Amino acid sequence: MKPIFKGVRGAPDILPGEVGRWQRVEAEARRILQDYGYQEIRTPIFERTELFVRGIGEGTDIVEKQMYTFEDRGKESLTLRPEGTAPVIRACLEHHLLTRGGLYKVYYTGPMFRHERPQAGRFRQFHQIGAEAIGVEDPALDAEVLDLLCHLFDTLGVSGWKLHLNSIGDEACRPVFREQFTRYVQAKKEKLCPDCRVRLERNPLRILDCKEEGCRSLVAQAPSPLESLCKDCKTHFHRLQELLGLLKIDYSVNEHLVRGLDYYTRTAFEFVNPALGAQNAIAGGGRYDRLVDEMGGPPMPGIGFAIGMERLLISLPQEEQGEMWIGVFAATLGKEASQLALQIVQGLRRQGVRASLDLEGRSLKSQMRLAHKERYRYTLILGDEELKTGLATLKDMAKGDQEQIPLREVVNRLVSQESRGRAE
RNA sequence: GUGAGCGUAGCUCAACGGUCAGAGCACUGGACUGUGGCUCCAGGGGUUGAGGGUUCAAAUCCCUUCGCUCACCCCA
Repeated sequence: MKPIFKGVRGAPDILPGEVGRWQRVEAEARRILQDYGYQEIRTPIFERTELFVRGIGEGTDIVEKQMYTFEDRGKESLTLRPEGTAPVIRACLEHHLLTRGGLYKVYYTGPMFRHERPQAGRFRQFHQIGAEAIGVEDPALDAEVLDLLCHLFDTLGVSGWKLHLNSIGDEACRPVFREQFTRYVQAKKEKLCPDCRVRLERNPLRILDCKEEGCRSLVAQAPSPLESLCKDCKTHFHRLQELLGLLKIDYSVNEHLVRGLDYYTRTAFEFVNPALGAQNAIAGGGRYDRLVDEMGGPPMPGIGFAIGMERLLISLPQEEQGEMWIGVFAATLGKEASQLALQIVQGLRRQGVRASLDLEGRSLKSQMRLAHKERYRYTLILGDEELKTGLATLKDMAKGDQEQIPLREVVNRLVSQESRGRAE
């Protein structure tokens, strides 16, 4: 027997055995986001293609080669969302959520889609928890956002994470720097690696990030990105660093940190887990002070981040599977007993007790094994003898002892016993 | 998109080109006529990813293809 179908490459199933971890992390993240004043927003997983092209930027890798784009029946070009910020801004503008003009904070969770070659920590469908804080330019907001992420990672027990921080300038100084940098590198382009020669044409600032020795030394002599910032950007960045000191948040400035989405301005950051392999960013984000404006809204600054769920999850300490030992399994012998058990189990479930019984005609031994394997705290044994005497046998699977209890009291006894069992 | 490595039972892995492809775990049953875990015994499970080739003989060597994995790229 071979299955006929396989899942789509890069789009893994999340199986019952791992869903618990997802739920716990999502719950913790939601709690913290709410503590910091964020409300949840849910946007569709697809949008008009144009939203992403305009929002993320035409020349970016995402738009150029990673989008899942298709035509719907009305011949409209739609795209499975590759990121969350553009849809959120779109929704905020469409529903006039920013009209009050003050600070507006929302978060989202869910799947994102990018057509890349899968590898460790990289998928075609992956999941993000993201947040956007719109309407405030003050670096105190940047600090707050970074604090939120530190707090979340520490709470979850991510060990060894590092915060990389940079400022990539704004519409005033970035083009100037880009111009200077490109001119410098252009003059010495024979020292560049082949990849960087391509970058020079397409996206010169990426050269800052190259790992090749030749490129690195060239970059080291080139104009410094941070020193090329305009006065306002410098002030913003310095103030942010002061505030991070105040909040005792560890970070390292990495002036070669470049972001792959065009909308970022000023603050750019990445939370990295060095233990992870090549794809080691567990969260990333930054400021986008022009994006709202560019999307047809009022000029409003903003900052956001996205956490990669899959990468976050593998960064978490192994939690040992806590043995549950909860609930009641009704093991039966014979048809009559089986019917009685069905009623008892129904009653227990209605009282909120985890309860089950055999529906496969298993032997008693096999039912016991099943009860043990599925970690039921009690097994209620019902057979001819119990029906005759009106006393059911109740076995405590954790302790191993058993007692007789009157059939008519079974549900009530188990409900109270079960709540005591849980408390232990 | 480019490169490398790997595909054997549900899972983890064995098998110098040479008997009928094995083991552990898991599963089912028994020892225990109505009692889980521990132990022992037995049993079911495989087109060796697929297709072709070399050979007296292929899980093993070669080619093709698909899949997985890792890396480049890029990012969460």
